[in-house]
Amino acid sequence: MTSQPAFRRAEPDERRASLIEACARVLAREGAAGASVRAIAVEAGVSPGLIGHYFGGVDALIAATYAHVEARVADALDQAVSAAGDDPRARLDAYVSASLLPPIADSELLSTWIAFWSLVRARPEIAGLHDEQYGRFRAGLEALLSASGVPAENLRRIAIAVTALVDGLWLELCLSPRTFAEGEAAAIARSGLAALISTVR
Amino acid sequence: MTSQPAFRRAEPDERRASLIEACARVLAREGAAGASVRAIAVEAGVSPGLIGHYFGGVDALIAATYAHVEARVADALDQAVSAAGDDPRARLDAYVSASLLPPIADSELLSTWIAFWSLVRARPEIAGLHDEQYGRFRAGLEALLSASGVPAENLRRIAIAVTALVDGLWLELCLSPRTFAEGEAAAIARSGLAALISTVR
DNA sequence: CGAATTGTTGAACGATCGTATAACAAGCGC
DNA sequence: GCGCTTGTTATACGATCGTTCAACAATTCG
Repeated sequence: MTSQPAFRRAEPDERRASLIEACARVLAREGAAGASVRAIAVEAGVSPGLIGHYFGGVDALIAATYAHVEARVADALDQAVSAAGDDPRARLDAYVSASLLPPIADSELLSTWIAFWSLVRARPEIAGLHDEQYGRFRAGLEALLSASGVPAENLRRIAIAVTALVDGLWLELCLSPRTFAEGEAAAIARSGLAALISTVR
Repeated sequence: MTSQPAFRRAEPDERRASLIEACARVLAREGAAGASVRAIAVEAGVSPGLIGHYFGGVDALIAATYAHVEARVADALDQAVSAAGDDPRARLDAYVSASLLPPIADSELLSTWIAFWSLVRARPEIAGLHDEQYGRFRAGLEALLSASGVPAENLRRIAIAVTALVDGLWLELCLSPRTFAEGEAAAIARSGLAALISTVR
């Protein structure tokens, strides 16, 4: 009977990634209050001490998890836009629709965001992270709007409005999915987008 | 030397109200993570046991605090609408603008909402509370929209869109106030509202 | 003024939190 | 195969969490 290894040594990056994914799962399942060092360690199948070893503290792990999830969302949106072809207006619609359909409109994703928002209010250095990510999202949207013929002087205003419309719908959709019929939120967002754009074209 | 009373007995309703207000202050100052039984009790100047006595648990107190703060917000909006006079369109603008100006656009208010959203995800009976309050807000907005000439068949769609626009702007404004110039969010909301309405009039 | 009422206290409980650290062992180079 | 490096474990620590409850005292009522 050969004794198998009690644990496996992993590459730092690989281990970091597995901790981030475990953290995301715990956040989704139990919410911000349940995302303790121990719960995350159990989910990742490692010892609690490893989180301190790799991230220095839970807050840093949650921030890293947010950055990771946010990157996945950005990827999914990019993919949806690419799949829409070359017509600028169709790409814009695809961006808005994808934001309000699975897998992005996922009530479990909201837990990650809520946990991060809590940190934004409590820790100034994390507020900077949020500003960066929000700015990146808006810049992407401004590019799509510009390609659709929105003049430069209205770009900021329209982009902020469309972002707010989508975010507000996304939030409510995640908080109480039963309020909306299948695809209703995405449809409302598309017609809202059309209305917001029509004023400057 | 007459010894003064060590504490004052209060009417149940009065004490409940003071605990709710203390909870709101703690939420605003320290966020959801800092709203512990002890911190709230210190803020209210009472013993920790009183919270259990009146509310049964911290979660119930936070839910009551949310209901209270939400009622104050609803009052402030009603007042803004009334002050706008009789013109339906002006009332609508007042509603939207007030949502995005002090004291409603207050980054400390966001802490209360975040704490409550965390509970919505974790506790089903609180999710029902949220649905009620969201429905109440939207019903009020539908009345304003209807008075402004939005036809009944578009009421739900437009109300949801306007609510989302305002909520999304409110959220971002609270999360990073420095992103917006003074009054910019309110101005964007007003022009967005005009665009959303113009499609059905 | 004395007794009943009950709002309030404050300590104690067990659980769980985040972090630090000494001991251990997996994997690599020699 | 052996020793070195270092990723990993497991435990311990002090702090803080939510809740409970017997004792206390402010107030009311007879």
